[in-house]
Amino acid sequence: MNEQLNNTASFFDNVYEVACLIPQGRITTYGAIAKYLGTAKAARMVGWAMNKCGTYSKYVPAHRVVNRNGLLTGKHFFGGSTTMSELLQTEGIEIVNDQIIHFDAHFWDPAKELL
DNA sequence: TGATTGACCAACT
DNA sequence: CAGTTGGCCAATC
Repeated sequence: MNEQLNNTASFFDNVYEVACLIPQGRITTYGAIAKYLGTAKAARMVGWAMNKCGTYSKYVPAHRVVNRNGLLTGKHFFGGSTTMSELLQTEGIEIVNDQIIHFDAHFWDPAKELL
């Protein structure tokens, strides 16, 4: 039950925590995380945090975070290969052309699931 | 230290 | 209907 995250943590840290809470086989969007944090307009910062996820002390399943269209916009940052897509497919998510199939079915909203 | 960019989203024209 | 701009916070040049 994560009602609230550490106040000491900034948007950046909160993004990491929420991203780590994403269950395997599920996906979420930058806007969903940002919205859960209280600022849907800060979706850009979510992606920024994912970029620096390697600097975080924990493992951040950035491959489970995609844009609101279900398109793997960040797969290019995974090494320019289909690493991101394969990771998601390994978790049971179908992906074609970097586009998540049944995106709506695999969508995981922290604001609803965590609540 | 100031200005720019960055895996986005939503509203406005 | 489609294109453009605004907005958010932090990191990099």
